[in-house]
Amino acid sequence: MATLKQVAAHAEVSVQTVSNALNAPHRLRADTLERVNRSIELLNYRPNRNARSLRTSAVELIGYCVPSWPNQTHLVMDQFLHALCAAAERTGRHILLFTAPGGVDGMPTYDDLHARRMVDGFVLSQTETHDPRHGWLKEQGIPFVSFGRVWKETTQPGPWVDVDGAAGSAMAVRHLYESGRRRIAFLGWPKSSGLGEDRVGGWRDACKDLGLPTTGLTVRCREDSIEEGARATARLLDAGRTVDGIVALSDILALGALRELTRRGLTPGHDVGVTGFDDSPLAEVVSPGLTSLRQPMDQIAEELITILTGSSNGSPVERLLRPELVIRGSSAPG
Amino acid sequence: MATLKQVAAHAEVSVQTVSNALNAPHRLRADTLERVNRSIELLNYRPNRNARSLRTSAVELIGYCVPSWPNQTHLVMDQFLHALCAAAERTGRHILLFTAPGGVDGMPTYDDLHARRMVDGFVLSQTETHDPRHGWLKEQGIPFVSFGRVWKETTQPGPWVDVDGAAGSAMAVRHLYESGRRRIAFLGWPKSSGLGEDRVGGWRDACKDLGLPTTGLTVRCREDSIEEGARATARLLDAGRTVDGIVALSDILALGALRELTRRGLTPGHDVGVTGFDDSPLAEVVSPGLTSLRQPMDQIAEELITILTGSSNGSPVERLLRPELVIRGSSAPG
DNA sequence: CTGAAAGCGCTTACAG
DNA sequence: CTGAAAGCGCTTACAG
Repeated sequence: MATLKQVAAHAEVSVQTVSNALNAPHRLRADTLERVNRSIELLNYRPNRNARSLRTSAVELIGYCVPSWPNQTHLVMDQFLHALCAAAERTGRHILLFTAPGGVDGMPTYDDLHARRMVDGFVLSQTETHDPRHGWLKEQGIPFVSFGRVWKETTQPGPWVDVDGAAGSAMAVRHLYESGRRRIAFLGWPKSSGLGEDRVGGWRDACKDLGLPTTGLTVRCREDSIEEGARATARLLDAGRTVDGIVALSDILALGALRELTRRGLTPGHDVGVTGFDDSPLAEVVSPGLTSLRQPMDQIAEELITILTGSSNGSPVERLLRPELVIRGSSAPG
Repeated sequence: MATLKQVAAHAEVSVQTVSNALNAPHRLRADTLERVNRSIELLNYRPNRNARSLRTSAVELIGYCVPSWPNQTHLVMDQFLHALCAAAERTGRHILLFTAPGGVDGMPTYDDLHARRMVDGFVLSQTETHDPRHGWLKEQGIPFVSFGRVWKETTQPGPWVDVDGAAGSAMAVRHLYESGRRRIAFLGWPKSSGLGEDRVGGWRDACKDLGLPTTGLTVRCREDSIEEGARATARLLDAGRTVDGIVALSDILALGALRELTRRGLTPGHDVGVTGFDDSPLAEVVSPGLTSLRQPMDQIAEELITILTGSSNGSPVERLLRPELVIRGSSAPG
């Protein structure tokens, strides 16, 4: 492996001239620059990142804790990671993956990675209600940005990027309304979920705006499974009232709705319009395809990296992005 | 941030005694060690990893290229990443994520990361037929290990860990046989897929061993979707012959089989036993639950890290692991 | 515009 | 068992 010194010797300049050629090329005379660049090329020189990091005390690495998977089926995590990686690379950075216990118990791991200078900062996700990580990191002065707000907190400890779940639900409602649906139900989660309350709120507001009924049209599922989605749908239909639209809080619940409708001889998309959330790989692969709200992953990732690596001059940055409605057969005009 | 020097001053020893306390504690007298450790604790000292890496030229970081997701729905990637991370951490290492173009076009990216000393080596996955990456990395002398063999190659360029797909299919066949099934079909992929041929081979061999028929019982699906799985199942059933068991090459195809069976008024598990592959989150979440072959992720990750970081003394290491049959309702005794 | 010097925070022989 | 010295490969002021 060639070093700066060897390149310098080959180009007959000093080491810092080579360093400047790399980091501040405008400081060199054109002919010197070209000569140095030729030597770099010829010797196939690549700067040693560890030496650089030691000197500058910046590693250009961003820590991300891989969620432990038994917790929750995170069907879009690979999309998120890919987008995050790509966004980081556009700024010359990379993602360092690590595992840590949940909640505040994981904080020593974060602290350690930062103290050893293995990462410059962190991207958080899987934010929970009253998530303690944000406050802790802020207190330690460790740079971070969160994908997801800290729910049920009036002031957010740090910068975040999130997707507007309420706006998403409202988009789904309006879409179903436009295809003629007038009794649109909501399949949700327990009230303890901040994300769940955000999404159900959007559904309720949109229905009221459009003069649609909401009473008796919400079912809260205990867990995020196809089975629960089907059961909830059955409960709705058994209540005797007509339902011609279902906005589900997740693709998984929506899949349950599709199954129950089919089982009863109803045609999803024709008799009842159904929408899901997150546009997971499943949405495309079922039949009829599931209309779903796509999280703008590339934009999310871009914003996260920009905020984390940008000059944090002043107050925390907060970015609420709109999801995109991807229309498929499950909500075809009735 | 405290440095070695400060700890040394505090403990009234030299810096290399502190270094030894950390890296070769047996060299210190017990009382010196304790004194040094107290200072380390007190000053909350954490060694700077970049300084260490510069000196030892080992970064304790393993590169993994995040697959670009439109390619293939990789439903168990988060499980894999979590297991890989955990295994790496058990040896004091971490995973560095990056993106790269597919095939040989991505090789400069690998080379660059290694040349800049940002990673010590790579874990590869998503191996393809005649995958050029293995040969390239080996030629450059860049350490790597592959999750997945290079298909249709007589000699493997480097070390690998893989799951025995043939054995998996055979396990599924025998399981269905034991619950009374006698006409067991296989839903597969095109012949161009090495992984597909591995799995269909295991099905064929097991059927022959058990004296079961195989002719007319294989359907090759063009893509890995629920729709294709359902269509293939329809073709099988329309052929007029009885089918009482279906071994599907993937969970997605198996889901298609379940749907088509249900559509025809057949009860999966009761009338026809169905199995999938990979035990993705879906398997647990559908109803009836899908019997599937779980890849032993923790063991896979452990072996990958051991091979990559171990002394590669001599010939490439090859490890073929058995999947585990997770039995659920879709294959309940008929 | 270019170069001699110092130093980032460690570890590795080696001498005592 | 402990310490003085050298050096890993860069970058950062600073002088010329």
